[in-house]
Order: sequence, then structure tokens, then C-alpha cells
Amino acid sequence: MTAATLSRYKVQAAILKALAHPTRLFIVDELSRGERCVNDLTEMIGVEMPTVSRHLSQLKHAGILEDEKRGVQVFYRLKTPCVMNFFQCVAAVASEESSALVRRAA
Amino acid sequence: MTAATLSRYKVQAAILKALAHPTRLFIVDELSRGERCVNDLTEMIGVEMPTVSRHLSQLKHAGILEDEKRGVQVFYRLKTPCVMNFFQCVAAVASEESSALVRRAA
DNA sequence: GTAATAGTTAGCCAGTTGGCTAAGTGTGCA
DNA sequence: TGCACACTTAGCCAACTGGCTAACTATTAC
Repeated sequence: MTAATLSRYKVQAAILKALAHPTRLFIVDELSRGERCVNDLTEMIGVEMPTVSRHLSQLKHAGILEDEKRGVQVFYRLKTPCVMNFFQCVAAVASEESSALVRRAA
Repeated sequence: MTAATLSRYKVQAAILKALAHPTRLFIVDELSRGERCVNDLTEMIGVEMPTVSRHLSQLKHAGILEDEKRGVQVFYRLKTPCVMNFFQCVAAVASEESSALVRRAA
């Protein structure tokens, strides 16, 4: 494995890792329907705001989201809409999986 | 978020998490060109065999790989070839990213 | 200016990850 | 039978994750 190849896998792994959490998948899915402020997401998700804020900053750091402050609120939206194709790919792989995996994760 | 929705996100997150490591991405990429035994993968990757074995079992547990013992060797191959579409999706998102992310991961 | 609201940052902590070495399992060969 | 080889499992450990609460920042309303 060359250094360049390893670097490429690291980049891809970082993106996958950013998405590899149920809460962050929910956020991306929700933002695919339009921008949302942190408070709204917090209410939908049902964990404390600092936790949501950190999930958002992870996704932002991975280049998946961008934010915009308007007044006292911060709105987040998808930066790369193509992440949704991706999202459908995961869903496809997931649906191909046996129900055993579903049971394990439930 | 309903229980069913949460469960679905958990399944998808588990798949993403299984792929979210440079070594495991390498393995999936390599197996897309055909089955390989653990020893061959170990030589290509350059970490100890027990570590490779564990990466393989993680991918197997996630339903991405399947294995077959032939004699003294264990061959792994992709179980869901559609994981490769997925792989291309990640590459597409990655290439859309700024070079900043590349620099961070390098 | 003070208070209220929205959000982030910091610090704590239990649980997970990913590397390693050592030990165990199973198959084939002399 | 006994040894070598391929692989997995177990156990250790440092680093990371993801939740929380508390404290800080910034904007708006009074």
C-alpha cells in the first residue's frame, strides 16, 4: 500500500466515521429536507444540546455540513448534497443484509 | 424518532462503522478483485495477523464479507457486491471535499 | 445594563477501539 | 504421533467516543 493510497483510504474512512452514528445519520437525513437550527434538531433527537452540537461539529469538520449564524440561532445544512446518494447506498446495503444484523442492532 | 426509525439508523450506522477504518477499506477494495486468504492480506497490509483477523471478523459480523475454510487457509470474499457501489459513493463524496480534509487525514 | 435564549467549549467518566504478544485450535504432512 | 503452518481468541493497554453537567459566549428583548 503506497502512502498516497493509504492517505486516500484515511480520507474515506474519516467521512464514513463521521456518518457512522445513528444520531448523525438522523441529522443528515433530516437536513436533506432543508436546513435546521440546533435547537430544533435537539428536540427531535432527544439528547442534550451540547451533545447535538458536538455531533454537528463532527459532521461539519468532515466537510458534510456547513453552518450559518442568523441572529441567535445557528442553521446547519448539507454541504455536499451528493452525500444523499451515498445515504441511499447504505440503505441498499442494509436492506440486503440478513435480519440477524437488524436484531443485533435493535 | 420512532423505535423503528432508530433501529434502522442503528443498522446503517453499524455498516458504516464496520467500513470506517483505512485497513478495512483496503480489504474491501482488495476483495472486490477476488477472494484472498488472511495471510495474503496480512502481507499486503503490514500489521500483525491477529489484527487483520479481527478486522476481517468485524466486516464479516457486519454482513459485508463471508469466509470459507479450504485446508489450512481461510478465504474471504465480498458477500454483498453492492457494497462496491457504496464504495464509489464514498470516493465521490471524498473527491468533492476540500483538500483541507485530505491534509488533515494525511 | 440586565435577563433570557441559543449555542459552544471544557472537563468528567464509562465504554469501545485497535494495536500488540501469547496462547489456543485445527488441518496437513512426514 | 508429532510438528509446522494458518488462523483465531484472549488479555493487555493507550487512545478515542459519546454521553452528561457546568461554565462560557453571543445576540436579542426589556
